[in-house]
Amino acid sequence: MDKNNPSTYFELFNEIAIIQQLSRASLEEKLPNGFLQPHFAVLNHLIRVHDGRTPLEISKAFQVPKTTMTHTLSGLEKHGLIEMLPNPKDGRSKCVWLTDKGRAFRGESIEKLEDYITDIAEHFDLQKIATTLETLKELRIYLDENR
Amino acid sequence: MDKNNPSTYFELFNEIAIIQQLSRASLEEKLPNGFLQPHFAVLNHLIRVHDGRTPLEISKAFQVPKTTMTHTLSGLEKHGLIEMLPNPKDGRSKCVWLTDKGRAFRGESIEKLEDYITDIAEHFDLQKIATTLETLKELRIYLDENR
DNA sequence: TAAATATAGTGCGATTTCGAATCAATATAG
DNA sequence: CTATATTGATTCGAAATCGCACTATATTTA
Repeated sequence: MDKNNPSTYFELFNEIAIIQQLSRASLEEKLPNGFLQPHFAVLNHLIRVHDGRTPLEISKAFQVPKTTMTHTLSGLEKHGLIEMLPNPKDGRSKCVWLTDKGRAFRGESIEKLEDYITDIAEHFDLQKIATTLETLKELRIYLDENR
Repeated sequence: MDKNNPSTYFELFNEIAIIQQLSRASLEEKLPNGFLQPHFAVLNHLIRVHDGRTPLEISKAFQVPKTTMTHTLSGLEKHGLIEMLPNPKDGRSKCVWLTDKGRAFRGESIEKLEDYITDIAEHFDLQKIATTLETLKELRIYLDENR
């Protein structure tokens, strides 16, 4: 295979776009009406990396424009799943905190997804998926740094 | 690692969503104003799998709702990059054909992307990317069939 | 072959996404 | 210290996305 043939990368990005469509749709049909993948992803992120993050930090983590994140966060706040408090270290900024309701919502969502995920897990070698994940992480980091 | 721990899959879908954001943004900043990743992807698809496809076939290939594809195709048609003719085999349907202008546009877009892609290619082992692509293809097929 | 059901595509309306402009607060420079 | 530039967040408007309902054609069934 030609090292300089870019078609493998076009294909890769194409597959990624399709899987994103599929996984997003599957997730959203399991969430209550009015909740979208970005809502779930943000709650999840706040658990994984700890809450108290600023909107800008979160938007960078997902590589979405900050104005998009404003919209997503306001949806979460309207439903009482997060609280946005002033950032004590920077008067321009805010910190995003999970509420009990937000933690509960995230937990319930994960439960609803568990069957879906274990079903997939039964059909794939975990090591293979883990290796793929590692490669994608490296790629994501490179794309981010060389944007 | 626990075979039934779903966190690897959550992480995987998360990385996929981020890479999709990054690659889409990088692509779109290289396209002329008013053209988006879906436009490019459809033109590319029509070259790869041959044109004359129906809108429904194309929407399934990308796993987007058909109403979304209607919108994308009408954009391409308005710019004269595709033609939509009646499907001789089905009066309800249409066939999508590339115009010369569409082929040229796709070629120029690929040229503009080549530096971006070869830059990435220089930093990753092609075999590793190819393996990742294979796994993602399998995953996409599984997700599609078990939707 | 008529009636019932399913399928391909589109129009419409609600929501999401996101770039540009704006505002307030902070950091930097002179 | 003041003036200037930068940064975090929001508002606003335009466009994309997509579910629902609808039309026209095809397919199935009785």
